[in-house]
Amino acid sequence: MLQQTQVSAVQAAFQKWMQDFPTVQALASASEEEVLLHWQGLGYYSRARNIHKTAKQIVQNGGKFPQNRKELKALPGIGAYTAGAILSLAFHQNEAILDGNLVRIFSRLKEWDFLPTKDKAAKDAYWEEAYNWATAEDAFLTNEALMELGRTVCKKSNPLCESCPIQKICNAYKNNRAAEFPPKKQTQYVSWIGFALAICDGSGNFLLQSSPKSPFLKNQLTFPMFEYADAFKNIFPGIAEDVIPYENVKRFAFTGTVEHSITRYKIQCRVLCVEAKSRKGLIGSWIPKQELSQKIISSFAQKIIIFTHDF
DNA sequence: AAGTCGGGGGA
DNA sequence: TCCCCAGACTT
Repeated sequence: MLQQTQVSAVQAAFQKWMQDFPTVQALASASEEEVLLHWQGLGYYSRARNIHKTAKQIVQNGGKFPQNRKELKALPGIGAYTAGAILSLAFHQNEAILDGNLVRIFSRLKEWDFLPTKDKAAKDAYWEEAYNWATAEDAFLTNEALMELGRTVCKKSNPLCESCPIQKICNAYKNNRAAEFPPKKQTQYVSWIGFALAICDGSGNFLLQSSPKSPFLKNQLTFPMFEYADAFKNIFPGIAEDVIPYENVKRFAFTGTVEHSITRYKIQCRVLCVEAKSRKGLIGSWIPKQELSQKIISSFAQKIIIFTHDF
């Protein structure tokens, strides 16, 4: 859960997760739907599918976790950081970790104006530094301490250098340049204008699809969505006929606009509510309105529910 | 090596 | 509005 997600955002979901899946066996025997429901609103939903797969594999192999980096990294969703975290924090092995906190600390300590994602040499430099810090017998404590230092003192902005316990070995502090490190990522944001189709059958059920077409929320049960530059014209968009032919439309109405951002997409999504004359020929799952909030995982699609209207 | 994937909060 | 968070995986 903590991969690219702050502790505060995870806490509530983590409590419920551990309560309902107290063992790897409990997780392995849960349905994917139940697992995803526990991940509701956390984002990066492939993490949920991956940890579920990993739990099944571990149970398959007798319920024992691998105790080396190579076998851990072979499991779905476990990469360099998580493998190190399991070996170090759980099994107290002399192993390195490298997360965003440590990257920020090392960048400032060394005045490295590059990120480990730059190239192989950069990645190697950061991991070598991480291993230097993980040589002591109590490496798990050092690793925990570094992450905590990064979170509370060596912060992204307004770092508390004056109370930093390792200021003496920090080049950025010495040169008063902490604010210059690490370098920014600068992502290019893209605007996405379109609409979501909330099709009802006249009996309070809405059509959800697992649409692999949209650029986001792939393979998730959600409202059919289309990128459409003219979404703010109040006419029935022709492309909606990919899902429902116009001759099957009893009535329609634009009921609202949802704004949301998913990774680099800045989304403006109008909600187009449609009452179908017949369910015939419509592909997907018909879900009663009051069950939508439990069937839909993403926060974006949750916002759309507010504007659903069954005429 | 670059792109993709969520959502929320701090500044 | 921009940036980043206890990253991993695919292209």
